[in-house]
Amino acid sequence: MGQILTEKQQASLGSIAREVSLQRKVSVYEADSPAHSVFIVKAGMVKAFQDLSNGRQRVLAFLFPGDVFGLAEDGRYVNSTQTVTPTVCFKIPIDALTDIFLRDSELELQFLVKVTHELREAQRQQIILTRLGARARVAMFLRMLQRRHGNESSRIELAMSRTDIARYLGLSSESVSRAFARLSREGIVAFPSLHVAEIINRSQFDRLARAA
Amino acid sequence: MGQILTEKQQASLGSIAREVSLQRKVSVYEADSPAHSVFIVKAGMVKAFQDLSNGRQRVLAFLFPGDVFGLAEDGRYVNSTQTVTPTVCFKIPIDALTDIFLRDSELELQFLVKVTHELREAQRQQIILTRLGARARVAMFLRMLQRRHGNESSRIELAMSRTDIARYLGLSSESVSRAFARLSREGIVAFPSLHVAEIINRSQFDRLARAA
DNA sequence: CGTCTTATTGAAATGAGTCAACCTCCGTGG
DNA sequence: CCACGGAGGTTGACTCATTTCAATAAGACG
Repeated sequence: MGQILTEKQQASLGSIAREVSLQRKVSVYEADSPAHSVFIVKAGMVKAFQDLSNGRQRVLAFLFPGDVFGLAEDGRYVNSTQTVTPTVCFKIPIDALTDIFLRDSELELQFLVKVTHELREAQRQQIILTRLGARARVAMFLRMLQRRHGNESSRIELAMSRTDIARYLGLSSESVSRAFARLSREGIVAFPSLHVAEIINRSQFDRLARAA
Repeated sequence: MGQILTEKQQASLGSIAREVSLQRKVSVYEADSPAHSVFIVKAGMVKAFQDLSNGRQRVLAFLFPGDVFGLAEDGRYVNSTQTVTPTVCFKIPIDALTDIFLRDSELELQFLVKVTHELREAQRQQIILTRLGARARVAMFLRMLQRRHGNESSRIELAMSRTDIARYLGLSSESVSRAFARLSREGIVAFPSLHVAEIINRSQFDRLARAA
């Protein structure tokens, strides 16, 4: 959920941040539990999700290095988070953070900018979630991952599971599977292994993924 | 997109805010244009939307009195806004706002809280947009309007058009029509006129609308 | 009062969900 | 090192809700 902080800001936070290392598939915090800390991903990957009443799970965001998460509402976390891969996070007590905000208005503004940016991402996500077919959603998802990883290489790492992708895109895992298969069949994207995607036909891919 | 500011905060902003009156269906600002001001709705209603490449339009949010909009990214607005009804807005130059933030860290924090809250709303919206049938989406939409209007009365004003509702819920306008018709047929909600809804069977309605 | 936009309704088609079977990968322990 | 077992992934057949297309009706506005 967000943009990276500058190194200067990370340093500024470093004094109060504690570094925590987590294995894969480990819970960082649970929804509705008291919010004591804010986190910043240093390395690895985290997913933010919500368990729905029908037993299903909705993935709200994947969090990459530099992303902030754990900003609470009314002192409680509003969603659950879990590591996807082994992950290192900065953990910042909320009290200390608000203290810093009082002195460092600039840093606070950065957080505001960051949250604003996350809001945009969520709105973009809303667009993806409707009025787009399964293969277009998958294409946009791949494009998003590509962007997040910075490199413009046609090779994309897919650390998360197919079911998590489905839960993020609002599709059944079967539909995701079929969309992957179709992209592959059409020669647009190849999948050398389960966790790697490679864009073959860039123009076709862009046309699909540039729907929003 | 958001929560209301306290009166004190509105007063604090009043010194630099200019009041603008707009007729209905008038553009407030266009996506990608330089962002000079932030707006707060004083009275009326505004929609935030994005025009998609396929010529369609996606409504991202409806803005009510107290809501803030126009927080930009990279100095440019990221979506377009247009009044739905005749509207009065406070218009605040961004430069002046950031100046105030430097002196009033508390106010800045309020903005942060507000944007965080909007992010939650957007995420909730994401859940509504998938895995929910058309009538459930419409029911949740009506419940949202009811909440925003404050009153717990069973009478709900629908200032926006059916097509805008459709664009907000990620449905075709025909599906919205059918969902309304079905709710009416089932005796759950009545529609005395195009722009008024009245909840008849509260328990049934709540069961539908409380899906998320 | 007429015209233009917006809303409703019907019939048909499309695409995603579900259920169920099968396969593949990976970690585990023999 | 290989065999096993289980979780996650793929594929097919079927169902059903929503979209689309098309025609009609109702509001809004001059």
